[in-house]
Amino acid sequence: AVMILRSRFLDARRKRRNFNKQATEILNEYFYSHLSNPYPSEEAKEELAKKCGITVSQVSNWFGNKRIRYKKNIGKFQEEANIYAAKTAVTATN
Amino acid sequence: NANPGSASASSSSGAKEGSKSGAQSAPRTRKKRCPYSKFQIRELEREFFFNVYINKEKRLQLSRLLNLSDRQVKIWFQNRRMKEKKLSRDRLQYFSGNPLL
DNA sequence: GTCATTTATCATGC
DNA sequence: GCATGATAAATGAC
Repeated sequence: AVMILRSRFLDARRKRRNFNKQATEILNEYFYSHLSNPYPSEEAKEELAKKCGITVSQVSNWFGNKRIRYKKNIGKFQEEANIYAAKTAVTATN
Repeated sequence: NANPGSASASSSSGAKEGSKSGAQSAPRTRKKRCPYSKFQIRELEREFFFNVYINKEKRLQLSRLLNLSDRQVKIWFQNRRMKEKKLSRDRLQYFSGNPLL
């Protein structure tokens, strides 16, 4: 019985589900507002995880993927970068 | 797949960084990640089951059997221990949410 | 040794 | 058909 649960758990690990739009917003907001050093501390990761409703590991995965995919093709993320740059600018003025 | 697992081996020993003497090569090119074969994984997992920490003797023996460098085997055990630790954390969190099922 | 990370690969969502 | 999250090799800090 334990083995069945374990195998089922292992299989479920890679069952991917997209994050909800709000979580992605939060993560992107942090990423583009720290573009010069997009490496959140452990405490920052925990806070992001809490706000996004995901685990710390998932936050680490997201930033790992985001960093390399951004670096590999900056042009593709330019529009997205501008959006969040403007968003943070608005929040700064308020 | 072109894996060095079965018989057509060419990687481990051959792809060594040839920076012994002579011109010191530029920032050493990072080794491309090549997934291991089913056979390699099975043998590595088998040994990992017996002891999470592998000694140098078995490491060399296993590396020869699998056509991997001893460094690759060492790193595999390091990564495997990290994986086990993460699985434990995930299991803990998983069963904490559900009283039982 | 651990451990965060880089990079490529895998598996899925849509 | 790629976008995206998770995992598997490989590196480096410490």
